[in-house]
Amino acid sequence: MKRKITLKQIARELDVSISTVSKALKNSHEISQDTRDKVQAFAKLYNYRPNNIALSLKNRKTKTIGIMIPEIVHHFFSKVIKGIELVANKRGYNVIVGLSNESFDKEVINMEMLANGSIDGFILSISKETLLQQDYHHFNETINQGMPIVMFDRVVDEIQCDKVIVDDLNGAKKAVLKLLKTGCKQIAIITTNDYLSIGKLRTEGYVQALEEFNIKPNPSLILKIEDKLLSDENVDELEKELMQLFSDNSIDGIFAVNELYAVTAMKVARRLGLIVPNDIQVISFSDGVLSKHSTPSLTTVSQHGQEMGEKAAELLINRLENEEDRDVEHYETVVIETELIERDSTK
Amino acid sequence: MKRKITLKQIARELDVSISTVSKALKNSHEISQDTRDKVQAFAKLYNYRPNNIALSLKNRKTKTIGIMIPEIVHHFFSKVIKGIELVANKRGYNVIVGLSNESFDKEVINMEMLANGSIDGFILSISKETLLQQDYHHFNETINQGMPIVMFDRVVDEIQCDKVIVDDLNGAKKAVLKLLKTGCKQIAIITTNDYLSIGKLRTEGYVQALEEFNIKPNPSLILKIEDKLLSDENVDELEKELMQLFSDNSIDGIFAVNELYAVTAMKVARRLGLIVPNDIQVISFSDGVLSKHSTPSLTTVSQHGQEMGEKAAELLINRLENEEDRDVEHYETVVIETELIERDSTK
DNA sequence: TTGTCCAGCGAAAACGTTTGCGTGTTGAAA
DNA sequence: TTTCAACACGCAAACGTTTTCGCTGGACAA
Repeated sequence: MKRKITLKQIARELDVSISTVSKALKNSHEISQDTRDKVQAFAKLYNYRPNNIALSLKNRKTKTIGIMIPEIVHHFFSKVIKGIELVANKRGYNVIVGLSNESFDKEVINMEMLANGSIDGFILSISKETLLQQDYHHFNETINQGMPIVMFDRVVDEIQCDKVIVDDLNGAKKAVLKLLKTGCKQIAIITTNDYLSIGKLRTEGYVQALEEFNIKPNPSLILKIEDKLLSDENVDELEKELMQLFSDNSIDGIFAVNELYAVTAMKVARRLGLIVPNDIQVISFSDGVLSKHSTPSLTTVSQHGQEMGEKAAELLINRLENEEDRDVEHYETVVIETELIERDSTK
Repeated sequence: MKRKITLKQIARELDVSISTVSKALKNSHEISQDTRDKVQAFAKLYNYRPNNIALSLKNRKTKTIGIMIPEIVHHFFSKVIKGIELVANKRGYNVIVGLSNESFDKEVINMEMLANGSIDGFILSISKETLLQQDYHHFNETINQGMPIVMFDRVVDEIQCDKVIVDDLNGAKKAVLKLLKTGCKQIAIITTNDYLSIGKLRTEGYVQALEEFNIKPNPSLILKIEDKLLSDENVDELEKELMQLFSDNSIDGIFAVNELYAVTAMKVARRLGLIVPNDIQVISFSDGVLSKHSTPSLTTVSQHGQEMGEKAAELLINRLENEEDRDVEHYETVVIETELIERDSTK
């Protein structure tokens, strides 16, 4: 087990100075061809590679991006990571991930841990708890220290930084319009609490679509699901609420803000003897594995997670590599368009 | 925008030496209480945090773990990452992820990139291409340089390192036995090519279970799916093969080595008018989202991804923090037991 | 012989830490 | 008054790089 070789060791072996070795490896014309050859041969033999940490210290940049997301076992977030990793890697950056687990404290601690030199910039999506508490000091402090942040999906206006978001409102609107156009009269929305902007915006899109068809939104058709029911363990509870919704109204269309709500709604509908899409049509937000492989397969609003990741990484790296522009405090908000992917749950 | 403050700057401001500041912050008794107070107050005011990179260089350890996996948009792998991150964080480590994308070259390049000082050790699962080529030099080189590796799930015997695997053989056997005990006579297995050990081992478990019931494995019931059909795009092709399988045989049980094969098989069965689980029972390996929310929900063999990640991280960190034991070249292979989760696709 | 020039190389600083050891100042004991 | 701890602090090296600058010696011209 031989440790990695350093410039110093090569220098000692070849009886030259460290600087000579360094220059020789860079093919500097300051060094004679003879010496260059000798050094390069030796370095190759011992498989010399410059130490990244030393380089980071010297250059004051780590070529590493920090990602902070609420959850990784999640189709959307892992797609985003994939996108980030793709362009980061292409541009010579590594990616280090922190999981906030939807907790404010973990978000703060993790960010502090990474902000002390380990990374050059952040790409993050805010945790639910943070959104609830509306305490964003850790973001501002990070930015104030000169570390750029790019937020995606779950963002807040208060923070001055680049953002990549999905057009939740229009995505939802598009979906509900589709339902309306194919004849639905009584469309329910299954959504989340309002403090998540997605819940709010998608509901707004739903309302706008209805209004375009001169339908007054019926509050009893707007089902707001409590947050904890999103976990797989509480599907029973969720089913109960949906059952209630079905029995209180005669619904012929459902717009769900996520896949789980959608497939569960389909399950409940089927139990009630309703055929999808004949008796009732269903559209879901977020295009994931469930949508593709459920029966019937779900028509969804795709939010293009990977594309969001790619864009976020591009924004961040561009900012990192144009330090001179940094004082131009002009931040961009990129909106990724949604796409309606039609499958078998709609006519 | 004020940059992060350093010891040097504090020293200059307070008109003491750098070492005094460093010691004062560590509450060294070498430094007078007065000075300590002064320094600590100043440091707190300016929110001083030691620079991680400098510490890494000095200590020759980064407190960072490198993960290299073939794919991140995958329930199992993201569960593993979650497990790794959990214990890594608890023990003061960060996690940096590299994606091989099932490509040998990317695996090699990424590993080289990370091995040059960026991380203290690796946790990885081997890419398909690497398994196919059977070229493991990059693993051995990394290990030889004194960087420990822990492999999980997709491992090879040739490499001397700690490993965390799932008991594929017995997991499969357990599943098939369950089918046999509930009355299945004609059980098909839908599996992958043999070069993936999972394909091989799970098939072996299938065979062993049959033999326990004195049934001779029928080759026409063993369907090996080509690799590329695993992608979501090629489901049609997959369905065709399954259709063929169904029409050539009268099957009353299916064991699939992954969720996609299982739900697709159910879909095909339903199309042929078969009722799950009455006419045909189905069990899948790998417990993911699809299994829970398909209709009927799938009985699966859970491989406990998060637990695997946790165990892998523990193994690695233990090894990192017991350098003295490092010369004791004794490597551990931890087997995570599978669990049969019974849902509605079996009787 | 002296001076000039340049090729070829090395010394040193810098990035931000930590830490062993040296040193100057105090106060008290002899 | 001298001596000597104890105390409080600073110096310097080290981690592995890169890069600027300066030095040396030899070739060549005058």
